[in-house]
Amino acid sequence: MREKAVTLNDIAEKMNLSTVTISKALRNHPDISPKTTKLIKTIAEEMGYTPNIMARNLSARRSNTIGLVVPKIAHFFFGSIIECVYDLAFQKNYEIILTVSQESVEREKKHLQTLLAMKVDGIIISITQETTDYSYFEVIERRGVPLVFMDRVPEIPNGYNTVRVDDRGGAFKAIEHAINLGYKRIAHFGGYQKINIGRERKAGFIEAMQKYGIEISESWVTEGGFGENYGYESFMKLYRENNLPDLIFAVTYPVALGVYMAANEVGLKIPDDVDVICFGNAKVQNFLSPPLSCVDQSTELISKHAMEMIFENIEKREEYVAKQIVVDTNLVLRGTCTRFNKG
Amino acid sequence: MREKAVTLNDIAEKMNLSTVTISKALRNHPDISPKTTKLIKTIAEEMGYTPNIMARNLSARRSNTIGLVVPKIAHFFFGSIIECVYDLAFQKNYEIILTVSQESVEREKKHLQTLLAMKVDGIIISITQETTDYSYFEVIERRGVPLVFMDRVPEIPNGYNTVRVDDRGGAFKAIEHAINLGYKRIAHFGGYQKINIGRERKAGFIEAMQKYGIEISESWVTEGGFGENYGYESFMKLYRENNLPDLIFAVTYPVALGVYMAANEVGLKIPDDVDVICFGNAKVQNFLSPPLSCVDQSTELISKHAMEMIFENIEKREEYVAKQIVVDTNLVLRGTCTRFNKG
DNA sequence: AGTTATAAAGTTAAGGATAAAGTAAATTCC
DNA sequence: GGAATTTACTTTATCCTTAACTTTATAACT
Repeated sequence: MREKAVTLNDIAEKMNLSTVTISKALRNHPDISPKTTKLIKTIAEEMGYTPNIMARNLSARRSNTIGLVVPKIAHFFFGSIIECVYDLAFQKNYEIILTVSQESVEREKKHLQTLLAMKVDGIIISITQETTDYSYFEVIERRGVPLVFMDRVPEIPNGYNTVRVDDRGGAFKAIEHAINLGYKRIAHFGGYQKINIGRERKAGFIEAMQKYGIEISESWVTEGGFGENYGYESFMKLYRENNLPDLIFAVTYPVALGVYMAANEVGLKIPDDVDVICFGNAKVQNFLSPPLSCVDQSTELISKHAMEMIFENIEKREEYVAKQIVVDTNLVLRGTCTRFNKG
Repeated sequence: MREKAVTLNDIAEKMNLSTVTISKALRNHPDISPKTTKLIKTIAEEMGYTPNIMARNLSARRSNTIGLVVPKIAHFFFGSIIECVYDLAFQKNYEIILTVSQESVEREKKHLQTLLAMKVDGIIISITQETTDYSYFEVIERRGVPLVFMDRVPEIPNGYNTVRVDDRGGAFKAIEHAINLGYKRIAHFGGYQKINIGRERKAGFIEAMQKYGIEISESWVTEGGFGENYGYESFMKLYRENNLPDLIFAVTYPVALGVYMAANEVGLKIPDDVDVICFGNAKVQNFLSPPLSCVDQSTELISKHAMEMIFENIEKREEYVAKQIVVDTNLVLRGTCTRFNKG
């Protein structure tokens, strides 16, 4: 650094006061008289003082920082979640340390270690599709670092903070709606069953089908990932087998996108030849043709709950008791799954 | 923290060695014998040691951390950029501190201050649409903190690191292509002229039009933001005035999305009634109907250049001389702007 | 044998801030 | 009017690591 950063000590020397006085004044500590405080602030500003956050955190044993671990960034759902979290943190004068696991368990663990090493005040995490070893979360717990699982939550007995979406209920809602329209030949392109959102959405699908006594065809219930490819391939497979359903319930919107692409490629019309609805909302669904209907999960609500939880846990510390919150979903009907067309 | 974190000192006491020996061993310092080093590492692992990054950074006067400032997250371009940056950082064992300005100049400045306070080793920034006061960048420069402007770069004489896209060339390429197809009645829904990408894309548009001697209609060259709304409104205005062009060159893909939406609403067919092409690529463009053609700017390349630059600058320090890199664009033709349909 | 070089540690100080405890002067109280 | 309290600071210790310097023992060399 060419121009050395101004420290509390520099200000103290210049003003013939002790370092601690400066520190206190800048933090509005009542020990220091209003007059002195004001003067100190003026001089500090003048000298271009910026606190050294490393030193502050080390000394104060807290960082005003929350660690966030997500599996993906360039993905509408997580993108919005991240944006909301950043926004809420900004309002509370907290910093966010965002890390991205890229769906890799290894990275995830490494990031968690880093976050602990950075002495974040709390951690919010959306686990990867593959996370099955939960032992590291116990390490975090034992360290007393508040932890919130968001959206993708592990299968842990309980005692952990979780904020998740009512995946089962949302899926049920969508399928029930479809059945009421007259759909019977319904497929589910499902996500990984290792992860709660995959399991729950499938469970909701099955629940609705069973409630109305509709047979579930094995070949129409597939299991794969959450991306476009999977939607595309699944569709193509059924198409080649000449075994297409009337409606496809896609576990995520990228999977639905894959379906759009495949249908387009083979010259089938949505929603007339084959219809689609999916879990998860994204702005672009409005711009597809036809606009894609979906089960909407509010990223604002999810992030808000997660952040409130973590703040409460940070404040109350030992006395805090873990909570489990389930956020409700909304059925958003656009151009698909709004009428029964085979009949 | 219920279970206090293990420190170097704890290990030292247990092993009857000095703290520094432990520190050195864990960093593979040649001072320590291989045998001792190995033993220390085993014990440290056993005791569950995690370094305190705050203390390390404070002591080492470097943080292995790069600050990233972007205007948006839930946006395909920035989402990909961020993902690439995180990936490259991970490979080099660097941490990223991501901050989001939300297109607010105030926030941007606050984030920059925070990053300085966090003693990041370098900063990569994509400025807001509104940033016109560049004085704070001089502060950063004076502090000797490496700085790279990425994509959105300020109008500063030079001497700064910049990585930008050949916006002008890309726009020119698109318009030239359109003209060759036979288009003459071309509009440009342009971005803010305060920011380089807005200006340059417009300049490329004008350049191409002039080269082929095509008249530019004032009413067809608008200036607005970079979002859906702007595209929608601009289209609607021209529609109401019964003054629609044959082709719209949108400054960003969200603007093009707005056009899709408006066209859809008034029952006009793309590309037959009105055609569209835009600057900036996004996966979803493939799923629109018709798929949207665009000028593609490689987020991988941009991020790669930016990261390499910052690493080089961090390494070479004083000897480093600022560079300006311009990344080339690709014309990606899909379902729009591929044939002339009037006449 | 005595000096020099090297290996493998150890000691001290520093990094910049805050918490906790201490002090001197001014104010309050009965 | 003397003890108790408050005000406004200061002093000291601490957070955990690392940089820079010092020490001790051993090997190498003349």
